[in-house]
Amino acid sequence: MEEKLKRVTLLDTSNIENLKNMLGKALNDGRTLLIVGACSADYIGRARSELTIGDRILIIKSDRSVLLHRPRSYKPVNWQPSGSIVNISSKEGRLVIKCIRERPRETLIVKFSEIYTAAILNLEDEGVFSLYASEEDMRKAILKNPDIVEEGLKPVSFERPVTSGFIDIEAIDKNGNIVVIEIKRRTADIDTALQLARYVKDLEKIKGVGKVRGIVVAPRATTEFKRLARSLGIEFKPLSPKRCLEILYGTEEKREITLDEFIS
Amino acid sequence: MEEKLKRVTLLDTSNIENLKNMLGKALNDGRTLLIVGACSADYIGRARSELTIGDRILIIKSDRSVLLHRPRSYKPVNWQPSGSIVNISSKEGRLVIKCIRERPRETLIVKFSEIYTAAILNLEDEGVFSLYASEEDMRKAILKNPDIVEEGLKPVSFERPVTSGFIDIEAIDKNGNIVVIEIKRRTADIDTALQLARYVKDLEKIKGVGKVRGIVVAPRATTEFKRLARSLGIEFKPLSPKRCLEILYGTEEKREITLDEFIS
DNA sequence: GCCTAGGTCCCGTAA
DNA sequence: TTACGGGGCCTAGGC
Repeated sequence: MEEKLKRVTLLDTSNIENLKNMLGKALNDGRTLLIVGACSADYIGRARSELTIGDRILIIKSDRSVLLHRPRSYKPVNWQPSGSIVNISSKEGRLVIKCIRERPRETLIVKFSEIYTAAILNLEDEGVFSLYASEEDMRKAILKNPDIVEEGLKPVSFERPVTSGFIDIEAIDKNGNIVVIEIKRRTADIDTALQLARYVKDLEKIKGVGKVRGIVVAPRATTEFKRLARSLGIEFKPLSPKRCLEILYGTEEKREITLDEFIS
Repeated sequence: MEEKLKRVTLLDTSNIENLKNMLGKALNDGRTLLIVGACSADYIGRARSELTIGDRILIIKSDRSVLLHRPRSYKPVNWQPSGSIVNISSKEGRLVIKCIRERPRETLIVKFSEIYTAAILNLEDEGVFSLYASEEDMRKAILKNPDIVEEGLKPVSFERPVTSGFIDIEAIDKNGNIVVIEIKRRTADIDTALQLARYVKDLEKIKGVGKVRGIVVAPRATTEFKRLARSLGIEFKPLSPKRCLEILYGTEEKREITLDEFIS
């Protein structure tokens, strides 16, 4: 009977040459690497950065995304998105990791002066990730039940491309006016108003109609939005992502109780 | 002589109760936690997400930022920014980590069904991080040498607040016209043009002047930007962040050679 | 390849 | 606190 591959293999960090070889081979085998140690880092590409020595966590994932994490803050201090070329070498007894990205050409070099822990991770993750209450969910909810925006509204199209972008939803109101709906899952701000104003203008040009209505649908709006919207003749309809979920999947009562129990 | 604290302490993962206590104590002591194992995760807050079981890396930093990483992709699949409340408990022999954030109220719960490795990290990172070629660097370079934008330009102010935001640089051209400069370190797009148009309008209102010039300074611009800029009467001046660095810190030749050697 | 737009964006800063 | 804009933003999707 075949033994299950070890999920975590801790490496001997005393021999850098050996370590380098082990890490390089593991990377080629599609493993994820984890190194904790003291390092410095230099990045050059769209910008340039320098990071002097300190203790950090380096993760090199199986898709060649690279993350260098300090002990604080959500964001990695240096990184490379997936698909970069990773080269692991040693220089003067120190582990050097070079991560190169093409288009845009960017290079990240991490030099370890000391390694506390190095591990090869053989992670199996076929888990399903589901995200609800995105802008797309809001769009679906409005298409399913347009009355939540305005009574008598009839959607005509969605994601319609116009000169300056994409119209979330195009509709006809009960009086026969053309309506452009812009959806935001977060607070509507100045940019939202300007974006919608563009679409309205584009559609007026295409349709050759005097007036196209513009409605922003969002949970809330900033004061500046409201001011600008008024001067641009844009309307605002408050609608929360949560409410949209209820419309899409029915009342959320049952699920919430379950989650409350789960949390408690 | 006092012995140096261990940087990495690997924990016994066989006893969940004990593990829970160790991790909780370490977190209170300002340590960073690292857990590799099979888990599921549920998030509820601005949106909602579910993640079914799989192997992942969980990092809880000393500032209480939380990162759950799958073996692929740059971004964590679930997370919590710094300052969240972290609670480590056990339920039915499984490690459960609950991360709550106030404002906005958000909850992330990670349940481990198996733990491959758990470690307490005592990381010391006083390293200095320097980032060059930001938009701010471009502004400094233009203020230092306005001729790179246009010969004879005289800056008057920077980050001047107007109704709809902040003007990067306000200047007077050689013919006495007022000029508003909007700087982008990346490709100028439609939003850039609209943003500058707003500032130009604001300043025209404030000054009571017929015409204020608007110039976008960026490494490049999209086709749509150019079209829109033309119709809005906005000008474009190509300027790269790299060139700005040269102006600020002298020619970069020496540094580049050094870096090339460093890379090779 | 370019370009637009979303994101649980995060984060800093100023009113 | 709210609001605005930057970011090495990253990433997906259309053309």
